[in-house]
Amino acid sequence: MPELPEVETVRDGLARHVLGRRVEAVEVRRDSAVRRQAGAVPEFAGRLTGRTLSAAVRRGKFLWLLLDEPAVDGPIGVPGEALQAHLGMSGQLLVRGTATPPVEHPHLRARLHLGPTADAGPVVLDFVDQRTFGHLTVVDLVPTADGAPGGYGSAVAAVPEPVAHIARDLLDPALDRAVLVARLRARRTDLKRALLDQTLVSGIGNIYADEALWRARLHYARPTDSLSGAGVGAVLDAARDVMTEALRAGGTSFDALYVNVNGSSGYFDRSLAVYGQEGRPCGRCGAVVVREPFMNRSSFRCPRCQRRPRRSPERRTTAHPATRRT
DNA sequence: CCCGGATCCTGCTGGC
DNA sequence: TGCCAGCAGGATCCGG
Repeated sequence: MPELPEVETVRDGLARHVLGRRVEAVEVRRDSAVRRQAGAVPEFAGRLTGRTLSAAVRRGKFLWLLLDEPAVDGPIGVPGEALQAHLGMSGQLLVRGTATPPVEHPHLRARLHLGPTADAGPVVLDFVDQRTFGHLTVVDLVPTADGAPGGYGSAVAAVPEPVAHIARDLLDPALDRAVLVARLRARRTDLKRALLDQTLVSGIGNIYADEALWRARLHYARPTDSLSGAGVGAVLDAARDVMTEALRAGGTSFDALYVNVNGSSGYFDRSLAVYGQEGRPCGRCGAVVVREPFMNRSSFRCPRCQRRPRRSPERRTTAHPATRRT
């Protein structure tokens, strides 16, 4: 499942293979692939055709390609537009030269025909997505609230409008760690739920959440407001470290659903400590890793290293109307 | 505003 | 051998 390291691997591949290319033609093979697009397929293709891809940018699991040469008579003062992609659970972006006939993948959802660069011939960029949770959209950019670059891969201080509410990720130099720690501790919820909340900190999915919790020796149901600042810092460091290591290894791959932009799978999954390791010994203490349902998903943990907290988060009672501010 | 559960979707797997 | 329930889990929507 693509999380931050996998999406970054894709972003890097796109940066090396599609920038400076003009979109010559757009094929949408399945309309729902652009379901987030106002104006549906015609607007998607219309806003994309003829544009040049100028940067590949990522924030958390969101990915976008900046579009040069804005549409004629576009609104003044708008920072620009982007082709935004989210890979969902199973999305892939595959780049292929045109020397050989394009592969008609059964889960091909959209195909962009991209023109040549000074150095290389035209290519085809395929969006393939078996489980169809991913999508593509052409969107307007909005300025970042803090004036810092919108994400990794470009100095432009703007993000796609649908990404504006997504928090910065743990590898973002502009992330305000102190604010993040304070916000996380102010939550009244389970720690893993907070780690998965993309509006709090982005890029972490089910796999790296479990790995980070194991490294920090914390239980997924640990109440966020029972953690010290140091404890929160430790689990955030663990998440940052495990994602950095996965990135170095080329991203995690499961069941061949994820491959990088050139079609080669990552191999970091061999290094996972707990995720998918039910019944196998904890690499630290030897206790048998367990799988438990949590948030309608699976959570994997070591029952000895990651003890269940004594109390669950106290349920927040509805605020009294008299104390509620508008 | 904050929280948490339901929902979307497809294909594979395992039990009977 | 065939059928079907269960499972995988991103983001978003909506009720409380």
